[in-house]
Amino acid sequence: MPAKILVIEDDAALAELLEYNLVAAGYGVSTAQSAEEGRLLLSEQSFDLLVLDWMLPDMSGIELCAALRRSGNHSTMPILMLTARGDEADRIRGFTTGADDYVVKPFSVPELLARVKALLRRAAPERVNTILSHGSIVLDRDAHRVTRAGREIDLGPTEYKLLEALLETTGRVLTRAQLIDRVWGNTAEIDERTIDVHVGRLRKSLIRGNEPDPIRTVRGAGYVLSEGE
Amino acid sequence: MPAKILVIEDDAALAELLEYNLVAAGYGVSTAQSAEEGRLLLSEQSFDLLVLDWMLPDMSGIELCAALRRSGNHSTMPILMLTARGDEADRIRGFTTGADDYVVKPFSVPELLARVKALLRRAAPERVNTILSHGSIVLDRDAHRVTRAGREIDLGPTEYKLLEALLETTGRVLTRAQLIDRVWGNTAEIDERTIDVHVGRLRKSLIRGNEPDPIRTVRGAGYVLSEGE
DNA sequence: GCGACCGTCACGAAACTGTTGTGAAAGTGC
DNA sequence: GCACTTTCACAACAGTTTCGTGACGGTCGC
Repeated sequence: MPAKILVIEDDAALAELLEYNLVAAGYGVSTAQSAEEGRLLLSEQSFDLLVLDWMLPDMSGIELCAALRRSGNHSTMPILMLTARGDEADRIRGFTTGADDYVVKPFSVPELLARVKALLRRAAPERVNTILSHGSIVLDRDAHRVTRAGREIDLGPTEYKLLEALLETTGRVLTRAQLIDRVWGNTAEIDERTIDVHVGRLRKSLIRGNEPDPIRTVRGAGYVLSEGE
Repeated sequence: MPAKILVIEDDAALAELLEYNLVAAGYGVSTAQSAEEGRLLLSEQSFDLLVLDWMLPDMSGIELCAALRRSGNHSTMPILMLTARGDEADRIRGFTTGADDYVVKPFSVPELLARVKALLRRAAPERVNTILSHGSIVLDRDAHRVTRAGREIDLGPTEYKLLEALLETTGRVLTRAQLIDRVWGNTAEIDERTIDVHVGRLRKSLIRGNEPDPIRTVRGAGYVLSEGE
């Protein structure tokens, strides 16, 4: 299910730009033009991320931010602030009142998207989801089953844990050392080349016909599930 | 996104010194002058590190420290104690009640900064900026991915680190010696001409069509990400 | 013993690296 | 402007590192 993002921004043109690009990136987006309207939406439904303009007509973004953190209801929701250029003092205040990141206006859309993605990535890992998925690959922890595009995949214990580790940190490169840590435990003495072999076996199991390789090799760094499945 | 630090210190001059240096080092800082005030701030927002004076007017630092650990709310937050000279017994007590490190007054600022950095590194290995960007160029350290205007850029390890170094010091010219330091490490013996080659390769990877060159050559000095772009 | 799975090794392929040489560009003194 | 010097861009190349994969002996549960 796509992450839901609330954008509180009074500049209609900017709000539309944000909404357009976030929707295009696959997020569910709601917008509010004032802090009051934003508060209302926040009380009605839950969001995974808040994009908050610094200056709002009725209440400054910083106040809303602090109020949200104090209320406790949304204390874990990441907040991304939009700030005017170069206001260093405000930027610091933003952090101390609870913003998790900020983007300086005028910003580039790819940068904003990257920061949104990073914040969501960081907030996600606490889910003890029994179902992990990435693209058409689904891993069901309860049933201990893996499928790709509905097709059942048969994996050995090591390949299973390896895939599990990759799915748990989607979008983040895992070094061979980290993978050994997660798959074999941090005391294991495993040759790093062994990872290659298991990744190879996992790939062979996952790929049927001309399906794309879901695992991206990052030369000199490690492995990561590829962005575009 | 910088880490947030709370300083609880009743000596105003010392508090200011701490705040000044920590802010200069890129952290977000809040200060409190008493244990009570500190407690209030801690209940309102979350911090990544607590710098705590041993002797406070209303409650000793050690009591606050123990109380925080007991409450469980901030059980993972690293605590750095400021202690008077040579009080070995107290120092031991400090550790047993939950302080993670201590600095003896009078302390040197670089030492304090080093300890702060070490504690943060231990607590949150990746609190450093995961997203670096300049104009439409975005580098995501977690995913180890580089994009320009949304287009994915494929880079080798050296070009990647080179771009990382340039992005970290936007607006400042880096000499070839500095670049060698950051990319290869300060022990490397690399011909300075080699930088040119890698910069050339990085440019070729970054530029598609008639996009502008994002790297400006400063003759006789080094390279810097160009102002415009 | 048998099958399934595992970890290591070895080797070839592919990617990447550092150096060098050449020519272009930028700066300099006149 | 013009010759000269310094600095840089770029292509080519050979050496090195890193990765993928087939093969093989070992272990475990049955």
